[in-house]
Amino acid sequence: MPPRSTPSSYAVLALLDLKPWTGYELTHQAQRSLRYAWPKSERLLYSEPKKLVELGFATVHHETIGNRSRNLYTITEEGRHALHEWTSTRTEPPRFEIEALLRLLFADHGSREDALRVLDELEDDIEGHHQSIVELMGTYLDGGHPFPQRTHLSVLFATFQIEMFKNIERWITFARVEIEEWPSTQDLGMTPRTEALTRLLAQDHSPLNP
Amino acid sequence: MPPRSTPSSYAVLALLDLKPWTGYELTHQAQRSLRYAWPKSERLLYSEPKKLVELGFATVHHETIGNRSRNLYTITEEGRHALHEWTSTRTEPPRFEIEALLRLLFADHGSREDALRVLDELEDDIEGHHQSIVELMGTYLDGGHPFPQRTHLSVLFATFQIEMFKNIERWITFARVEIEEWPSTQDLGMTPRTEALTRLLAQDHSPLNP
DNA sequence: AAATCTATACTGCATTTTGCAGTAGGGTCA
DNA sequence: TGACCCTACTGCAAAATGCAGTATAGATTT
Repeated sequence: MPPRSTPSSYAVLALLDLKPWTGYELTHQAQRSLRYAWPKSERLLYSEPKKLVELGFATVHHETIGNRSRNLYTITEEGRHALHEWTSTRTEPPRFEIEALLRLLFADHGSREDALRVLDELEDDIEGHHQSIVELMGTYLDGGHPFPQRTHLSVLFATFQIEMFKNIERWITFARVEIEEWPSTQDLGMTPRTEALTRLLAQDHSPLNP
Repeated sequence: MPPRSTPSSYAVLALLDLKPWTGYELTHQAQRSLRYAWPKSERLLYSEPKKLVELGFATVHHETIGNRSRNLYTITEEGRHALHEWTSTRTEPPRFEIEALLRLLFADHGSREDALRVLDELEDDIEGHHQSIVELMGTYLDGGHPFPQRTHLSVLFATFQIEMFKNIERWITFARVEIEEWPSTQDLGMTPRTEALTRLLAQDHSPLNP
């Protein structure tokens, strides 16, 4: 029985369509470029091209340079066909895994300082992501895009990331002010401030863009 | 060897701290309230309270009503202690799984219509999430919060979701206009429009909030 | 009164994905 | 020449998902 192709298979296949890569390059390229939309483990990314070969969507060439070996994967015509077919299937809904938010929802088990630390940690993570994308856009202007014919797609993609990160950073600033005004993390309930906030949200107004 | 506790164990444990729940109630409550910050499968959520019992963080009471049985889980003192300890561990970085973005990054394998359909599908998913949170805020004003002393936490949490969903919806509108202006999905490269966009992003300016 | 539908209340099993440790060659720099 | 980092993976246990299956109870429809 051949393996089944998952969205991750198509992610790797789409990279292979750009040029042949070695397994090592694929894992690193996929993590660099897809990290914020399709985060997958190195281990999985090593397995995916093997599955593609089994499916007939890629071929592998075992190279040996001196005493070292590596696997170079190349897309096949069937692989290109599969990529095209992929476009007509239904997209999976997005999934947002944000442990920081989980911790904040249950922040009443810790101190105000614990809650503020969670915000700091989230901020660190987001700022790291944010900076590396802004820098990437800089290199597109200087040295150019590695696949210039695809710049329009990469830039639309990057716009999403930057908007999202900016938005989260603004929420963090807002949340920090809120939490700093709490006398404690517990049993505050419906304060006048929280009620005002709830009214805004129930009318689908943004508390951050008044 | 006892099982290890994961962030999902603490998510369930934190729910148990509010009141005792049956396995069935836990799975549904966790999916309703945590879906957008900590999305977990029903199957896992049935397993977690069993692990908590093994760890000594909860006790289980097998009830039989007529011919039906159910498991009622209650947090222990040790469980409360573990929850408190949890607050001093490092938060995992957020993970955003957005297949729609993956497909858009490789939209050159399909037509412009395929790309627009992906945007429509993402919009449907996000709008569903968005609406249910706005409605939840409405019920907080009308019928009140099920755990009133925690309203300040829930509302801060909901603020994040609503800001995020609004932001994504704005990006979808922006992306739709962009894609509609493309003559094709392929080989556009660095159009004047894309270059202007790249310049904005490289300076960390928002193209959506000019 | 019987049939159907929906909610309650789970469990088992195969598959997918992750995390981590382990193995090993090659290049650089002190 | 020893330390350290980059390349280049593999094996295995554990975590998580998806899906099918089992069964009771109450409400609604025919």
